Amino acid sequence: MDDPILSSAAYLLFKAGHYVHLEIEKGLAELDLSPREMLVLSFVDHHAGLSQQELSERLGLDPTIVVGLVDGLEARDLLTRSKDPGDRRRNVLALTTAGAALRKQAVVSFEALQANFLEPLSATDRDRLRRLLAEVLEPRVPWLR
Amino acid sequence: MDDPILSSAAYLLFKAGHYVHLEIEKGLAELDLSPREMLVLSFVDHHAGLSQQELSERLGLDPTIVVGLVDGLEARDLLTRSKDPGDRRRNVLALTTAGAALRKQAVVSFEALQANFLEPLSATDRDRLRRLLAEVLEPRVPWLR
DNA sequence: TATTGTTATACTCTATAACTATA
DNA sequence: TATAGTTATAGAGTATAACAATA
Repeated sequence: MDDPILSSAAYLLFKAGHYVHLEIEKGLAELDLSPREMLVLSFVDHHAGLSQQELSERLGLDPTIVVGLVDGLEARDLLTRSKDPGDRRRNVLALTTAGAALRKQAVVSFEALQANFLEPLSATDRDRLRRLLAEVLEPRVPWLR
Repeated sequence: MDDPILSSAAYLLFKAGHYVHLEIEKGLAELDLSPREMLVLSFVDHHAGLSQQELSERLGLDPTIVVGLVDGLEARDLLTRSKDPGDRRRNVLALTTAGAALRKQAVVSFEALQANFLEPLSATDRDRLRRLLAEVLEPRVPWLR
Protein backbone atom coordinates (compact mmCIF):
# COMPACT_ATOMS: atom_id res chain seq x y z
CA MET A 1 0.00 0.00 0.00
CA ASP A 2 2.00 2.95 -1.25
CA ASP A 3 -1.00 5.18 -1.97
CA PRO A 4 -0.30 8.44 -0.15
CA ILE A 5 -3.97 8.96 0.63
CA LEU A 6 -5.22 5.47 1.44
CA SER A 7 -2.34 4.90 3.84
CA SER A 8 -2.60 8.32 5.46
CA ALA A 9 -3.51 8.96 9.07
CA ALA A 10 -6.41 11.15 7.92
CA TYR A 11 -7.99 8.44 5.79
CA LEU A 12 -7.46 5.76 8.42
CA LEU A 13 -9.02 8.08 10.97
CA PHE A 14 -12.05 8.57 8.80
CA LYS A 15 -12.40 4.84 8.17
CA ALA A 16 -11.88 3.89 11.80
CA GLY A 17 -14.48 6.44 12.90
CA HIS A 18 -16.92 4.97 10.44
CA TYR A 19 -16.33 1.36 11.49
CA VAL A 20 -16.45 2.00 15.20
CA HIS A 21 -19.73 3.85 14.76
CA LEU A 22 -21.18 0.95 12.78
CA GLU A 23 -20.16 -1.63 15.36
CA ILE A 24 -21.40 0.37 18.32
CA GLU A 25 -24.68 1.03 16.51
CA LYS A 26 -25.15 -2.64 15.76
CA GLY A 27 -24.34 -3.69 19.32
CA LEU A 28 -26.56 -1.12 20.99
CA ALA A 29 -29.51 -2.18 18.87
CA GLU A 30 -30.05 -4.97 21.40
CA LEU A 31 -30.96 -2.29 23.93
CA ASP A 32 -33.08 -0.47 21.35
CA LEU A 33 -30.75 2.49 21.56
CA SER A 34 -29.00 4.44 18.84
CA PRO A 35 -25.51 5.77 19.58
CA ARG A 36 -27.00 9.25 19.84
CA GLU A 37 -29.66 8.16 22.28
CA MET A 38 -26.94 6.62 24.41
CA LEU A 39 -25.02 9.89 24.23
CA VAL A 40 -28.05 11.86 25.37
CA LEU A 41 -28.72 9.53 28.30
CA SER A 42 -25.08 9.64 29.32
CA PHE A 43 -24.79 13.37 28.93
CA VAL A 44 -27.94 14.13 30.88
CA ASP A 45 -26.74 11.86 33.63
CA HIS A 46 -23.40 13.63 33.92
CA HIS A 47 -24.60 17.18 33.50
CA ALA A 48 -27.65 17.55 35.66
CA GLY A 49 -30.10 20.27 34.75
CA LEU A 50 -28.71 21.05 31.34
CA SER A 51 -30.92 22.51 28.62
CA GLN A 52 -31.49 21.06 25.17
CA GLN A 53 -29.52 23.94 23.70
CA GLU A 54 -26.44 23.10 25.75
CA LEU A 55 -26.84 19.47 24.89
CA SER A 56 -26.97 20.17 21.17
CA GLU A 57 -23.84 22.33 21.37
CA ARG A 58 -21.85 19.82 23.34
CA LEU A 59 -22.81 16.85 21.21
CA GLY A 60 -22.52 18.75 17.95
CA LEU A 61 -26.11 18.00 17.02
CA ASP A 62 -28.60 20.37 15.43
CA PRO A 63 -31.20 21.53 17.97
CA THR A 64 -33.97 20.16 15.76
CA ILE A 65 -32.34 16.74 15.94
CA VAL A 66 -32.26 16.94 19.72
CA VAL A 67 -36.00 17.58 19.80
CA GLY A 68 -36.64 14.27 18.10
CA LEU A 69 -34.18 12.38 20.26
CA VAL A 70 -35.67 13.75 23.47
CA ASP A 71 -39.17 13.07 22.15
CA GLY A 72 -38.35 9.42 21.70
CA LEU A 73 -36.63 8.99 25.05
CA GLU A 74 -39.41 10.81 26.87
CA ALA A 75 -42.05 8.63 25.20
CA ARG A 76 -40.18 5.59 26.56
CA ASP A 77 -40.09 7.16 30.03
CA LEU A 78 -36.32 7.21 30.06
CA LEU A 79 -36.09 10.92 30.79
CA THR A 80 -38.30 13.85 31.71
CA ARG A 81 -38.66 17.30 30.25
CA SER A 82 -39.58 20.07 32.65
CA LYS A 83 -39.64 23.83 32.42
CA ASP A 84 -36.78 25.62 34.13
CA PRO A 85 -38.47 27.73 36.85
CA GLY A 86 -35.79 30.40 36.47
CA ASP A 87 -36.30 30.71 32.70
CA ARG A 88 -39.43 29.10 31.43
CA ARG A 89 -38.20 28.98 27.86
CA ARG A 90 -35.66 26.33 28.77
CA ASN A 91 -36.28 22.63 29.23
CA VAL A 92 -34.49 20.88 32.03
CA LEU A 93 -33.77 17.24 31.24
CA ALA A 94 -33.43 14.54 33.86
CA LEU A 95 -33.19 10.77 33.72
CA THR A 96 -35.93 8.62 35.20
CA THR A 97 -35.02 5.57 37.23
CA ALA A 98 -35.54 3.44 34.14
CA GLY A 99 -33.41 5.84 32.12
CA ALA A 100 -30.57 5.68 34.62
CA ALA A 101 -30.76 1.88 34.64
CA LEU A 102 -30.73 1.65 30.86
CA ARG A 103 -27.85 4.09 30.66
CA LYS A 104 -25.86 1.85 32.98
CA GLN A 105 -26.53 -1.13 30.73
CA ALA A 106 -25.61 0.93 27.70
CA VAL A 107 -22.27 1.90 29.18
CA VAL A 108 -21.44 -1.72 29.95
CA SER A 109 -22.39 -2.71 26.43
CA PHE A 110 -20.51 0.24 24.94
CA GLU A 111 -17.34 -0.64 26.75
CA ALA A 112 -17.50 -4.25 25.64
CA LEU A 113 -18.04 -3.16 22.04
CA GLN A 114 -15.19 -0.70 22.25
CA ALA A 115 -12.90 -3.35 23.74
CA ASN A 116 -13.78 -5.62 20.86
CA PHE A 117 -13.07 -2.90 18.33
CA LEU A 118 -9.69 -2.10 19.88
CA GLU A 119 -8.86 -5.75 20.40
CA PRO A 120 -5.72 -5.65 18.20
CA LEU A 121 -4.15 -3.11 20.57
CA SER A 122 -2.55 -3.67 23.95
CA ALA A 123 -4.01 -1.83 26.94
CA THR A 124 -1.13 0.61 26.75
CA ASP A 125 -1.72 1.29 23.08
CA ARG A 126 -5.46 1.76 23.59
CA ASP A 127 -4.75 4.46 26.09
CA ARG A 128 -2.06 5.93 23.86
CA LEU A 129 -4.58 6.12 21.02
CA ARG A 130 -7.12 7.78 23.27
CA ARG A 131 -4.66 10.41 24.39
CA LEU A 132 -3.46 11.15 20.86
CA LEU A 133 -7.03 11.65 19.70
CA ALA A 134 -7.80 13.87 22.66
CA GLU A 135 -4.78 16.01 21.84
CA VAL A 136 -5.84 16.43 18.24
CA LEU A 137 -9.41 17.30 19.17
CA GLU A 138 -8.58 19.60 22.04
CA PRO A 139 -8.35 22.83 20.00
CA ARG A 140 -11.54 21.96 18.11
CA VAL A 141 -13.73 20.67 20.92
CA PRO A 142 -12.43 22.40 24.04
CA TRP A 143 -15.07 21.04 26.42
CA LEU A 144 -13.91 17.48 25.80
CA ARG A 145 -10.90 18.15 27.95
CA MET B 1 -14.68 15.20 31.88
CA ASP B 2 -15.44 12.00 33.74
CA ASP B 3 -18.11 10.79 31.33
CA PRO B 4 -17.12 7.22 30.44
CA ILE B 5 -18.47 7.60 26.91
CA LEU B 6 -17.51 11.14 25.94
CA SER B 7 -13.94 10.57 27.06
CA SER B 8 -13.65 7.13 25.46
CA ALA B 9 -11.33 6.26 22.61
CA ALA B 10 -14.32 5.12 20.56
CA TYR B 11 -16.16 8.42 20.84
CA LEU B 12 -13.03 10.45 20.21
CA LEU B 13 -12.35 8.29 17.17
CA PHE B 14 -15.80 8.95 15.83
CA LYS B 15 -15.50 12.68 16.43
CA ALA B 16 -12.02 12.93 14.97
CA GLY B 17 -13.11 11.02 11.87
CA HIS B 18 -15.98 13.43 11.45
CA TYR B 19 -13.85 16.56 11.87
CA VAL B 20 -11.05 15.45 9.61
CA HIS B 21 -13.57 14.62 6.91
CA LEU B 22 -15.15 18.05 7.23
CA GLU B 23 -11.84 19.87 7.02
CA ILE B 24 -10.58 17.86 4.07
CA GLU B 25 -13.90 18.36 2.30
CA LYS B 26 -13.78 22.09 2.85
CA GLY B 27 -10.17 22.37 1.69
CA LEU B 28 -10.61 20.26 -1.43
CA ALA B 29 -13.57 22.38 -2.51
CA GLU B 30 -11.02 24.81 -3.95
CA LEU B 31 -10.14 22.13 -6.50
CA ASP B 32 -13.83 21.34 -7.07
CA LEU B 33 -13.26 17.87 -5.70
CA SER B 34 -15.11 15.94 -3.03
CA PRO B 35 -13.09 13.63 -0.79
CA ARG B 36 -14.54 10.69 -2.65
CA GLU B 37 -13.62 12.08 -6.03
CA MET B 38 -10.08 12.51 -4.77
CA LEU B 39 -10.11 8.91 -3.57
CA VAL B 40 -11.25 7.68 -6.96
CA LEU B 41 -8.56 9.64 -8.79
CA SER B 42 -5.91 8.41 -6.41
CA PHE B 43 -7.06 4.85 -6.50
CA VAL B 44 -7.30 4.68 -10.28
CA ASP B 45 -3.81 6.13 -10.49
CA HIS B 46 -2.34 3.52 -8.19
CA HIS B 47 -4.24 0.51 -9.45
CA ALA B 48 -4.11 0.64 -13.20
CA GLY B 49 -6.86 -1.14 -15.08
CA LEU B 50 -9.16 -1.76 -12.15
CA SER B 51 -12.89 -2.19 -12.63
CA GLN B 52 -15.63 -0.16 -10.98
CA GLN B 53 -16.58 -3.21 -8.96
CA GLU B 54 -13.11 -3.52 -7.48
CA LEU B 55 -13.05 0.19 -6.79
CA SER B 56 -16.35 0.08 -4.93
CA GLU B 57 -15.18 -2.84 -2.80
CA ARG B 58 -11.89 -1.27 -1.89
CA LEU B 59 -13.32 2.14 -1.07
CA GLY B 60 -16.34 0.72 0.71
CA LEU B 61 -18.74 2.53 -1.59
CA ASP B 62 -21.93 1.18 -3.08
CA PRO B 63 -21.49 0.37 -6.79
CA THR B 64 -24.34 2.73 -7.65
CA ILE B 65 -22.46 5.54 -5.92
CA VAL B 66 -19.38 4.78 -8.00
CA VAL B 67 -21.39 5.14 -11.19
CA GLY B 68 -22.24 8.71 -10.29
CA LEU B 69 -18.71 9.55 -9.21
CA VAL B 70 -17.21 8.18 -12.40
CA ASP B 71 -19.90 9.94 -14.44
CA GLY B 72 -18.88 13.27 -13.00
CA LEU B 73 -15.15 12.73 -13.38
CA GLU B 74 -15.56 11.47 -16.93
CA ALA B 75 -17.69 14.49 -17.85
CA ARG B 76 -14.81 16.70 -16.66
CA ASP B 77 -12.34 14.67 -18.74
CA LEU B 78 -10.41 13.62 -15.67
CA LEU B 79 -10.67 9.92 -16.42
CA THR B 80 -11.83 7.58 -19.17
CA ARG B 81 -14.14 4.60 -19.14
CA SER B 82 -13.35 1.85 -21.62
CA LYS B 83 -14.57 -1.69 -22.08
CA ASP B 84 -12.17 -4.38 -20.94
CA PRO B 85 -11.34 -6.33 -24.14
CA GLY B 86 -10.98 -9.54 -22.12
CA ASP B 87 -14.39 -9.16 -20.46
CA ARG B 88 -16.62 -6.62 -22.10
CA ARG B 89 -18.90 -6.34 -19.07
CA ARG B 90 -16.16 -4.58 -17.13
CA ASN B 91 -15.15 -0.95 -17.40
CA VAL B 92 -11.48 -0.16 -17.23
CA LEU B 93 -10.82 3.23 -15.69
CA ALA B 94 -7.77 5.33 -16.47
CA LEU B 95 -6.76 8.89 -15.66
CA THR B 96 -6.38 11.44 -18.42
CA THR B 97 -3.43 13.82 -18.36
CA ALA B 98 -5.66 16.43 -16.75
CA GLY B 99 -6.87 13.87 -14.23
CA ALA B 100 -3.33 12.90 -13.26
CA ALA B 101 -2.39 16.56 -12.89
CA LEU B 102 -5.40 17.32 -10.73
CA ARG B 103 -4.75 14.27 -8.61
CA LYS B 104 -1.24 15.52 -7.95
CA GLN B 105 -2.63 18.86 -6.83
CA ALA B 106 -5.19 17.10 -4.67
CA VAL B 107 -2.52 15.06 -2.91
CA VAL B 108 -0.51 18.18 -2.14
CA SER B 109 -3.62 19.89 -0.80
CA PHE B 110 -4.67 16.81 1.14
CA GLU B 111 -1.32 16.52 2.86
CA ALA B 112 -1.36 20.16 3.87
CA LEU B 113 -4.88 19.78 5.26
CA GLN B 114 -3.90 16.66 7.11
CA ALA B 115 -0.82 18.36 8.55
CA ASN B 116 -3.01 21.17 9.76
CA PHE B 117 -5.45 18.76 11.35
CA LEU B 118 -2.68 16.87 13.13
CA GLU B 119 -0.86 20.05 14.05
CA PRO B 120 -1.11 19.44 17.84
CA LEU B 121 0.97 16.26 17.44
CA SER B 122 4.71 15.87 16.94
CA ALA B 123 5.90 14.09 13.81
CA THR B 124 6.57 11.02 15.94
CA ASP B 125 3.08 11.08 17.39
CA ARG B 126 1.47 11.55 13.98
CA ASP B 127 3.16 8.42 12.79
CA ARG B 128 2.31 6.62 16.01
CA LEU B 129 -1.34 7.53 15.51
CA ARG B 130 -1.24 6.31 11.93
CA ARG B 131 0.23 2.98 12.95
CA LEU B 132 -2.24 2.45 15.78
CA LEU B 133 -5.15 3.10 13.43
CA ALA B 134 -3.71 0.75 10.83
CA GLU B 135 -3.40 -1.96 13.46
CA VAL B 136 -7.00 -1.56 14.53
CA LEU B 137 -8.30 -1.58 10.97
CA GLU B 138 -6.14 -4.41 9.71
CA PRO B 139 -8.54 -7.26 10.58
CA ARG B 140 -11.48 -5.31 9.14
CA VAL B 141 -9.96 -3.91 5.96
CA PRO B 142 -7.19 -6.36 5.05
CA TRP B 143 -6.25 -4.66 1.78
CA LEU B 144 -5.21 -1.51 3.59
CA ARG B 145 -2.10 -3.27 4.79
C1' DT C 1 -27.55 -18.87 -15.04
C1' DA C 2 -24.31 -15.39 -13.06
C1' DT C 3 -21.96 -10.96 -13.16
C1' DT C 4 -20.89 -5.87 -14.42
C1' DG C 5 -22.63 -1.75 -14.83
C1' DT C 6 -26.74 1.18 -15.06
C1' DT C 7 -31.20 3.44 -14.00
C1' DA C 8 -35.18 4.61 -11.36
C1' DT C 9 -37.07 5.00 -7.14
C1' DA C 10 -38.08 5.02 -2.37
C1' DC C 11 -36.21 5.96 2.00
C1' DT C 12 -33.50 8.18 5.55
C1' DC C 13 -31.22 11.94 7.32
C1' DT C 14 -30.41 16.68 7.82
C1' DA C 15 -30.79 21.48 7.83
C1' DT C 16 -33.77 25.67 6.81
C1' DA C 17 -37.08 28.63 7.76
C1' DA C 18 -41.15 29.91 10.14
C1' DC C 19 -43.72 29.71 14.40
C1' DT C 20 -44.71 29.87 19.93
C1' DA C 21 -43.67 31.10 24.31
C1' DT C 22 -41.03 33.33 27.13
C1' DA C 23 -37.46 36.89 28.36
C1' DT D 1 -35.96 42.65 20.27
C1' DA D 2 -33.73 38.25 21.35
C1' DT D 3 -33.67 33.38 22.75
C1' DA D 4 -35.33 28.22 23.65
C1' DG D 5 -37.82 25.01 21.79
C1' DT D 6 -40.85 23.23 18.17
C1' DT D 7 -42.84 22.07 13.58
C1' DA D 8 -43.06 21.46 8.69
C1' DT D 9 -40.69 20.91 4.74
C1' DA D 10 -37.37 20.65 1.16
C1' DG D 11 -32.93 18.90 -0.11
C1' DA D 12 -29.09 15.72 -0.14
C1' DG D 13 -27.42 11.22 0.25
C1' DT D 14 -28.16 6.37 0.20
C1' DA D 15 -29.58 1.82 -0.77
C1' DT D 16 -32.94 -1.33 -3.19
C1' DA D 17 -34.61 -3.52 -6.86
C1' DA D 18 -35.14 -4.08 -11.72
C1' DC D 19 -32.83 -3.87 -16.18
C1' DA D 20 -29.33 -4.45 -20.28
C1' DA D 21 -25.20 -6.38 -21.89
C1' DT D 22 -21.98 -9.88 -21.58
C1' DA D 23 -20.04 -14.16 -19.74
